[in-house]
Amino acid sequence: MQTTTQIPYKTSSHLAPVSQTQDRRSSRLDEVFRLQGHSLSVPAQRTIVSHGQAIENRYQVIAGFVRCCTFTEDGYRQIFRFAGPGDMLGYVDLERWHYTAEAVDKVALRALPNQILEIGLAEDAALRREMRAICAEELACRERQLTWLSYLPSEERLMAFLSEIEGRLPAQQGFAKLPMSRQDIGDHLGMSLETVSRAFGTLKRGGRIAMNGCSRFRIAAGERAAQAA
Amino acid sequence: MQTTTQIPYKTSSHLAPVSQTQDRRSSRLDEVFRLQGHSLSVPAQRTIVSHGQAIENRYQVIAGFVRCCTFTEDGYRQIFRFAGPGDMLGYVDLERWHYTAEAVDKVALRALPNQILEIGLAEDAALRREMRAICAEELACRERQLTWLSYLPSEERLMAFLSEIEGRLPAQQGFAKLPMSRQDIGDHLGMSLETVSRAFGTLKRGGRIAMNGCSRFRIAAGERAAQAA
DNA sequence: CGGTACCTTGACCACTTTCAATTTGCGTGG
DNA sequence: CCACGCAAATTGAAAGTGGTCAAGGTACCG
Repeated sequence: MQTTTQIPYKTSSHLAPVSQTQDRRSSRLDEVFRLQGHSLSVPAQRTIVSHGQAIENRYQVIAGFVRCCTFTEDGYRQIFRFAGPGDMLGYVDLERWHYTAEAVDKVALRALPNQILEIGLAEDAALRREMRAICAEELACRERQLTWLSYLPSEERLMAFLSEIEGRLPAQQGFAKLPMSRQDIGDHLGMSLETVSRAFGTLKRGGRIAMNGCSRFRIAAGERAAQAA
Repeated sequence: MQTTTQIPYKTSSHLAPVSQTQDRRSSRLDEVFRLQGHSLSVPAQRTIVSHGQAIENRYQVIAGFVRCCTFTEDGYRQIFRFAGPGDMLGYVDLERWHYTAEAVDKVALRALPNQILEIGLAEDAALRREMRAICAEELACRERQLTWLSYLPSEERLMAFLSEIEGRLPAQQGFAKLPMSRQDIGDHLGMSLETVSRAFGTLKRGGRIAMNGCSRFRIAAGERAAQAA
């Protein structure tokens, strides 16, 4: 490892998922959801499914963000992932939810009954392949997060997170709007809410991000190049 | 969160994988490997497959341990998992290895050509189900590690790791033998090799583990109960 | 326009890292 | 079989980073 100030942290090339995801525009799974799923809406902060529950439906997020997390016995919460529009919930699990899913803001979902998915999987090889790609991406997502937690200092961790999520957030006048709190971000990145707040401050003062209020941000042009490198 | 000294960390109940793994004794996948796989041996420290390579064979570990890891551009290594006897390598990936696999000690493997697996998956629903269970377990393994990194202090992290791996290590006179170095453990748990060493010392002095040389250990009886709680 | 929840900032403290110096353990060759 | 040498592990001291607790400040919603 080198000195913090000298060499920018790069997490991309080896951590970026080796391209094995399907073209989402022509997704069979999307099609199944559109044709056989039913829509529902969940208010902010409401629990969608709880860890350990039997899986009755698989979900696709249409709008809003969902936090996928677990709770330890001593009350600590670990957020694995923020699922946004287009993301699937419950695809890797077989019979029971292995995490709790909660709405961060107002969320629109499509639900697909279990049996329908299973019938589709039994019949359709393309659907099976797509399913495997989703598992691979889910795993890659955890591994990226794992690597952030292992060796990035707080500001770089936040920067990595913002870079990853920016393109998926609703944007106004070039600013992306974060729906989640500092506490949520902290529970995702393994740091306290105070440290998250300080990291925002440092990035802002360093000109690496611009902010508009505490939930709208934009990544500086030079910075975007550095992260993508 | 509470004070470190007061309440023992408990990572289990919510983090333990919700049982969706198959009975390994009657595994179809094992059968396929036995009938159609071929054996090979890899010396210690040798690379088995590299990140990004096209997948030609899937592997099953027969003996020894394999570290599954990636390297960042600034030379940092993140070990995701130590795969031991019975574990599968390359099951979640579709076309390319998303990690590098290296032999920790002398490793015996069985290799199964890609096409044979794909034919089996197309024909056999039980095999497909088993495959999904392996993906789910792989994901659960990353999530456990993620939670350790997020909030456990160094000694508890090491303790969690030792508890998880103890049963899978070769044992002599009640002592399990670790094949990997302090550096390897550190790269898995996100801590420096010195901190790993100090954590061993503290656990030993606290009577939570017993040691015989620097690579043989045994978890104290009381401690095992605490972890399993 | 006020209240409340969230965010920011400061001060202090604990833990981990880093760098460096020993010490230990183990395989090899004398 | 013992001694040597090297790699790995341990230990120490100093410095940095993030956590905790506590006190403001800000933004948003009714």
